[in-house]
Amino acid sequence: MAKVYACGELRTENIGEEVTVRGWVNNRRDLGGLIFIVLRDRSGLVQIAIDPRDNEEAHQAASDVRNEYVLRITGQLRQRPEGTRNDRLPTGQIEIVPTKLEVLNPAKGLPFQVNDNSEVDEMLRLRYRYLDLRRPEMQRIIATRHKITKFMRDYLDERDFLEIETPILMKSTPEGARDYLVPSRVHPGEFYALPQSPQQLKQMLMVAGMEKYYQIARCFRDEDLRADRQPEFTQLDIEMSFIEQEDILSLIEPMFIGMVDKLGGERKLMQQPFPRFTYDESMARYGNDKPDIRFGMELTDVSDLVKDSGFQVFSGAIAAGGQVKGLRLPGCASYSRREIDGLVEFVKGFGAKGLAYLALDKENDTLTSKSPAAKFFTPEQLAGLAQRFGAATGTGDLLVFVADQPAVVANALGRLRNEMGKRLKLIDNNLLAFCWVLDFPLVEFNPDENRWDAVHHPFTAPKPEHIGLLDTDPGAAKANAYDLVCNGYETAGGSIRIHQRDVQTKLFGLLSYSPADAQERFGHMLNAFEFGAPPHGGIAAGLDRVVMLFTGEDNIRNVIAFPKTQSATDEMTQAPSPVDSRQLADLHIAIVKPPEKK
RNA sequence: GGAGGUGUAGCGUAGUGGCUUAACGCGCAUCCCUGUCAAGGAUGAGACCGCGGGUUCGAAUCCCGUCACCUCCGCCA
Repeated sequence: MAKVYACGELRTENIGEEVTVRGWVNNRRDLGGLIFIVLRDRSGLVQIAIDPRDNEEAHQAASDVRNEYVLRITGQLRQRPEGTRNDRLPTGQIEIVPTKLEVLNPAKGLPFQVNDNSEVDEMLRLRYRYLDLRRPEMQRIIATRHKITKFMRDYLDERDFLEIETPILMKSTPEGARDYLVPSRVHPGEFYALPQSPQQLKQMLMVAGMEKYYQIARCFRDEDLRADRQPEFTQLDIEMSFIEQEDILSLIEPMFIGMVDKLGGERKLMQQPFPRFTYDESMARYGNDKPDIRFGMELTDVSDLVKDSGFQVFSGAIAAGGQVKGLRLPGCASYSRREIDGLVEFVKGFGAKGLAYLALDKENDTLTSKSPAAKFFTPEQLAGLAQRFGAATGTGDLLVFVADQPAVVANALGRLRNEMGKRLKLIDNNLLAFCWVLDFPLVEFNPDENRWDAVHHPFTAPKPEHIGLLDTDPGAAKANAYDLVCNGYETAGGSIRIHQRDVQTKLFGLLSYSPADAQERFGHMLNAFEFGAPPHGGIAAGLDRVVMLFTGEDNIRNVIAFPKTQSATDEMTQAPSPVDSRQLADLHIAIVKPPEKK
């Protein structure tokens, strides 16, 4: 009886054995007499050599075989003849001489080639995803995804966590993202919602005394898609009782360090322990709360240097309570007027009124007349500005400035920083640069609704020493909330939760829920907190983004087996689709079509 | 809700107002070929240029609309 092997695992040690392999025809080379078939399975490729003088029946069968036929081959494993070995293939020293070649299933002509890496229109790949996933590159990604979740499960299992499933049919609490709704047949006019995250359930599990919970949880949000956002996605969801912020950080950080070590491949950690920034510090230095620290080029505050200058754009903004910050763009003093205009348009797209600039020109070692703003400053002021950026004149760098309210300055320059980091190739793509962002504000004012909104979610605990601020200056209160950031992506986020009913009630009040409203939406939580809720907290890591980071993919669809298109459709199954009227009747649903667009 | 990009044989591309009977590579089909490995050689089939209007003597090419996909803004507690 022949032993069954995976195609890619056969080696010279197996020479002489009678082996069976199963797989897909990667390609076929018919030399007239000899036919070579390269058979592929998940493990790799192996060559089948079919000589009509050895086995006429197998040769006949091999003549009719085409790409992607499914075969089972039994035969003798032998060393390839001298001079015909292929060092580029792990199985290149050996080949199978079949005694039996069975076609388990033929395949018709393919919509695209599976056996090469050429670019194929993505819609076509998604429509025939089962073929796309046969390509080695996709198999590698899906396998890496598995290894990552396996690593997470092992890591948490070793630390005494329980993996607990929470329901997919849940109560709608339309605060954050739009919910996906599921109509109830048994309760006419009522709906379940698919969970945006298992947040409330995992807190209930803490009240239930589970102490250490995790779940590889599917989450659903009915919002528009992006290259890194799908309507359904997966997160590693964790919650622990009797812990403080530091316990979560020191649980998660070693997990990612170990994971990079084991599964990162070419990708290496930039730095460990992970640097920690407060939210305020991150906003000040990087212009956002998810800094890409693979490169420098930090935002630099020059407000003090320019507040009394004759340059009205700067002094006026500061007088109005704003600030002036800048970036030093290395080597960009030579930018043409047109290129600089491009930068101006870029920041205007993010709310800035404009972009002032000073060129640290190379030729004459002075700030050149190419900078219209230069004439408003004394030579001493100009030198002071250059010095603030750590730059001497003559470096060929370009200083760019935005003057506005702090939020606008941060957004415009933060976006420009990321853009220029890419454009100037300041980023090493083999680095994984993790950092923690801590001390988020608890709430922020929503001027449109004239109320305070939770920055994280309404269950996040304020720092104990800031509870008093909830009455006096809510915007100044910091939360025990933390994000893990990697390469500019928010990779994980969590917080210490409120576990006391009076604090939770107070916060709901601050967030403008009436007591009745709070009871209707979150009564189960308020009730639970009255029955001995332990202090607890947790974190959730976006699995899809982690896989993107570990595989170097820049698109979330490539790390999901069956993703949705940008309009949230499934190209393969053509979901969503109409349902028949009987199904609708069962659900007490009537369709009101939107008016015909003219 | 908004902005931009793309759409040409099965696949990837070229062609951007007449030289086009739409070209090239891969794939596919037929034939030749017994050591290939991106096999090679020969022959051949395959496209109303996303769809609908319009401008023009003439449109794959210009204009308008529309659809699909992609990227981004808004949105994503």
